[in-house]
Amino acid sequence: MDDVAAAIADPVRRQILVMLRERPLAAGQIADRFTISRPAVSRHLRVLRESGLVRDTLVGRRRLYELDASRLAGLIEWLDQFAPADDWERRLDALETEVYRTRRERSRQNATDRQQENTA
Amino acid sequence: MDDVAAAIADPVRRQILVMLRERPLAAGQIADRFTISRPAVSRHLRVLRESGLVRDTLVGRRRLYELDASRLAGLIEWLDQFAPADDWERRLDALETEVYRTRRERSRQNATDRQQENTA
DNA sequence: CAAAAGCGTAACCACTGTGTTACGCGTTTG
DNA sequence: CAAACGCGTAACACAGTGGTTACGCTTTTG
Repeated sequence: MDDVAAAIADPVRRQILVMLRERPLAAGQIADRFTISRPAVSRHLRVLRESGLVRDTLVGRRRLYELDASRLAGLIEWLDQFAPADDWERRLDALETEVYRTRRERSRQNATDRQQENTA
Repeated sequence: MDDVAAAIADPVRRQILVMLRERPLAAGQIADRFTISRPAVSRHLRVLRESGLVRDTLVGRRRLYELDASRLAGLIEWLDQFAPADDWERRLDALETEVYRTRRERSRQNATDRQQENTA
């Protein structure tokens, strides 16, 4: 998880991750979107690769990079221990509302079902 | 948010944040829990202070540090854009279970309340 | 098959970060 | 009020990071 945290610390690398969120990109395509040199981007890609945040595949003479966001799980889990209680409760409340909404819909659906049974 | 990400990147600083999760600590108390020198810890504390993750208060000749986890919000929000859908659903399921558990407890409590009403 | 494309790596340089020891300043204490 | 405490800062050494240009390897292309 240490590698992931260090990788995230750099703004260029964070930007690359955002770019790859859409779809895989070749190294050159990524480099074109930055003002820094292509080798500099290449080294950022290496850091991301070694942290596991990114997987690369050789396609002809190009190298495609794709996101592997699963490696962020550890960091997210670590951060969760700092989520304040009332934030947690806020989430819980929001989800509780969601659950009730779902239950209301289920009830309405059941009522409809019963009416249809009567009609049948 | 860049400051926060950089602050999080160091394992010593992450450990300090975990320590402060319990309660505020004086600089010396924090330093005692590390093998590195006290000035080294002091500088880590400065990084945390300047990133806003930590607030300090002078108390006599000691300096108490307390956590301010609210500054993590931006980073958490940024990370959320990479949370896969089924991870969100996993959280929802877990919280849904929590909601039902709470409701069961409330029902049991209500039942007890009614029994006590009968006794009264 | 020679030339161009696409990328990574090497070598180098400047800057930053992290550790150390020495020191200074304000606060408590005997 | 002098000594001890608590803590930050300064000065320094050194490793790591991030940028650059030059180069080389593999794959496509005309």
